[in-house]
Amino acid sequence: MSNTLRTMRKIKNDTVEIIRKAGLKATPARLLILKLFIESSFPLSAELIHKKTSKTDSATVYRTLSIFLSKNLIQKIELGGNASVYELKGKHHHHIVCQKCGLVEDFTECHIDKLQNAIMRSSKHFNKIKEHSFELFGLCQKCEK
Amino acid sequence: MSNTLRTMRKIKNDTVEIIRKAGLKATPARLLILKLFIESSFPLSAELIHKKTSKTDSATVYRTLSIFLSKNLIQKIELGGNASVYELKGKHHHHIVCQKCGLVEDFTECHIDKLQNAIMRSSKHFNKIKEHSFELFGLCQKCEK
DNA sequence: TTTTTTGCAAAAGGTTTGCAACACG
DNA sequence: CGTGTTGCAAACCTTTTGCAAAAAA
Repeated sequence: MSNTLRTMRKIKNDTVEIIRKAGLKATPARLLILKLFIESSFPLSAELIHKKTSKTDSATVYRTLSIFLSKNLIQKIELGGNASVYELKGKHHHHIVCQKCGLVEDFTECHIDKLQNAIMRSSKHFNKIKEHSFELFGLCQKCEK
Repeated sequence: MSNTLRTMRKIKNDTVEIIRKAGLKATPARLLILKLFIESSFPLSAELIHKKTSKTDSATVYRTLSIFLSKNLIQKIELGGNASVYELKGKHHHHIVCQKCGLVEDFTECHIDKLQNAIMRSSKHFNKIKEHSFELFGLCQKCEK
């Protein structure tokens, strides 16, 4: 058995298990969308997912994203354009986005713990924070030239 | 002359001057919208601005926001909902948003300079960043109870 | 008067929803 | 087989655009 084939089977099994564990039925659309997330190195828009799963209606794409979101399988990111993007919920990280070509790079440093203490100390209305968004924007080396 | 009246005249004069300085004609709609921003303690949505300026068409609201944006008078913030919000461009700051009631509080600490160095050092594709977004979310003291 | 700006109406883009048919377990 | 899921079509919400009328300088 080739390694590629073995990997494909593994992802298939994994996605079925992940989706069942979330209390959902393992339908082809959901398996495919989850697989896209697992195999992607960058956040995906609803539109891109719809294109890559052409048999799947876009309403189903949105419904699936909404369900995955509520089951905490993925997270939504607002990168400033019109449409939102989504990615697997994994280790905590943020993004640097190229303002010209859209290239997305991850980074992990955000020192939120230290910051949080300082900010909470001077806050009038808040005692603790539950989430944060932190995105950087610039030009990548290619687009900078 | 009452202080209130004096303040009103001052804001009027200021807005006219600010808008003219930006190379724009000082129309009633623009003066009013700029005044709303100056007097507001929180970021405003296009919808709210439209409500507060009922005589002004909402297309004009959007066009005005777009022009103010391009003249660097205001900035756009994506707080995660469907619609964007806007605020005067002033000293650098960020927001803590209550996930229940929408209360917005400002804060200034973000230590972006230190962070930027560390992040750029480990970045594959970027040499410097031009902008960043940083928003915190939680429950305010009232909604926490 | 000349150039901008506005209102109106329509369209565009992204996302949500109702409902009947379908398919997973 | 029963309930959860899908496709389809329509609606929705925010934002954008074309155009002729109105207003600023």
